[in-house]
Amino acid sequence: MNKGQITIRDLALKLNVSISTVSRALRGSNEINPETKIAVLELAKKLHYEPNLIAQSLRNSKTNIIGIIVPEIANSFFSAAISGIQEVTSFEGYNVMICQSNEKYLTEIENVKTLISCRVDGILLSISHETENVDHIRVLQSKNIPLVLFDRVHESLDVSKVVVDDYQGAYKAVCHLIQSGYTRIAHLAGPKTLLISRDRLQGYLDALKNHNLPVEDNYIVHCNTLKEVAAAETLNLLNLPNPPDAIFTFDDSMAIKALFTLKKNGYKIPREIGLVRIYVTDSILVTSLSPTCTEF
Amino acid sequence: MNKGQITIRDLALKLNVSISTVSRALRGSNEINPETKIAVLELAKKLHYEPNLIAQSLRNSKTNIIGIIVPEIANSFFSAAISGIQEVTSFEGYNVMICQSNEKYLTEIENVKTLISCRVDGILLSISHETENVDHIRVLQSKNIPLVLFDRVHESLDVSKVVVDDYQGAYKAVCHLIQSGYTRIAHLAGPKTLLISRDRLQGYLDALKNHNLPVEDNYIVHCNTLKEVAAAETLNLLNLPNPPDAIFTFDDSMAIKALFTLKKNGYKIPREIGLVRIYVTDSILVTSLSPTCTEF
DNA sequence: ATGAAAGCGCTAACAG
DNA sequence: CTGTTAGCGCTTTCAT
Repeated sequence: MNKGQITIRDLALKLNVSISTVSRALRGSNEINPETKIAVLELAKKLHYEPNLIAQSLRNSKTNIIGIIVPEIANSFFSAAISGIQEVTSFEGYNVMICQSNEKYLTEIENVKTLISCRVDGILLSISHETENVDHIRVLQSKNIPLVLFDRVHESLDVSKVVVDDYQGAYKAVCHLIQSGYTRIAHLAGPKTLLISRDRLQGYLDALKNHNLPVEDNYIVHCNTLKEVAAAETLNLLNLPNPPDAIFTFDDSMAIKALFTLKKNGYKIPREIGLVRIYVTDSILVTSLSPTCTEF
Repeated sequence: MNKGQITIRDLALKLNVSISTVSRALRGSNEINPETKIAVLELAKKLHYEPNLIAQSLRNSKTNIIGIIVPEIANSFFSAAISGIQEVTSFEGYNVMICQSNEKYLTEIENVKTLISCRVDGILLSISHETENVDHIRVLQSKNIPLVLFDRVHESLDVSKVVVDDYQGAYKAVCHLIQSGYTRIAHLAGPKTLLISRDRLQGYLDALKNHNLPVEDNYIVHCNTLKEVAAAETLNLLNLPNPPDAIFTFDDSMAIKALFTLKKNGYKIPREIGLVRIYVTDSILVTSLSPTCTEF
């Protein structure tokens, strides 16, 4: 933070008025002489004065900063989310401060502390894959810091949540595969700890059940460490005595891993094996979205 | 910024010591009784005390915030860049504040003002397509705010710049097409105002020249409004009396538009028409990267 | 309509 | 080793 920037004191000195007068002029108070006001504004512009938001924040106990914590910024879903958030917050006069947990529980705790220290006016949080204990999030509530969870939420937390309808999305995706004629559908599932994994798994299970298809236990693979494992697990599925004829993946990164693995092993998609994933098209700021599925 | 958070004053009161003692304990000063220090630290942890960075910033004239301005957050290049920046800054104890110009000159000016107001310790900026006048950037220099331009830089500005070697990248990409046997190579170029457009164009021209291929003026199309126009221009190229047999695009979004347009019109790639784009693989924090090209 | 002064939370002389 | 004090830039009573 640069020393030697113009302050209201500098303006006051140059105009021979008090700093309170300058302050009033700057924030458009009406209990001020119009001429004084104009003089202040003109000088401010001329000297490229920019208000010190840090000082304002301290004085007003309000930073106008929204904190965002996402598992990974460079993920098309989250970067699109951040972009959307940035758009609306800036329109409302807020800035965003962004942290990424890199899917690490401990990093997420640090992120939360950082944003508390920055005294952000509110936090938007999408929890990491690793996170099971959410005490660090309860701290936010105990400090009365407004909080909204999005996409990766946690059931036990009593806060506003913005989520896609994972169950419906999974259900539809699997129905799509079934209607395309596939009958032995495997599922590369996400970590059991995540609610969205369980919701998608349930959608998968119910779709099979409602179409009277059997559930094969070894068709369901939880990929805890995510993308690294997905390729290997895909191979395992293919090498089963009775391999699946379609795969429904938990998310994009798994779909991509599976896709490459399939192609590398010479499978024709969708002729020899089907593959679907879920994705969200709408702005994430609308509650309860309907995900769509893509076929490869 | 939440009222009612714990302050060093609260800690001091509860421990019957002065606030300076608490302050000293918290920042690990050595001129303090070890026992007092422990007592302070324990109480701080117990009460979930988190230092007020706003107050620290004001006092220290340093915010530990790095401002970032990009044309578009939800762009894979920029989101990857942001992610990388966030990673290293957080490691160094800095936070990032992100703005997007949406490729608008006026928004970029606002972004700069915002970051000045936030008294960020430095700014990383990638200028918008629309930006020609850079007076708002010179203001940063006049205020001694550290500045680094990246990717979308501006020649006339005397600051550190982090860029990919656009000329080389374009040159290589076009050579690749030529070596693949294409001879009538068109170029969907970027806005003339951007240095990187001109560099890539020059690489394209030199590659043709060095292979004794003629330059056809109507094979070079500047797409000023970017992706919207790219599809239409691709079509125009295909409808020329003597259409090109390959297209070299300025960037990804154009490549995608061109790709879809070609496919929609039944062209086989790369059999009937070639297409290359440039992309950057390495971290953007290294100066002068060598771009690679992909063939579709 | 304007000024003087207090205080937001913290740090850093300065004094004991 | 500890406490007192001033001040970062700003807003907001409270006087005038």
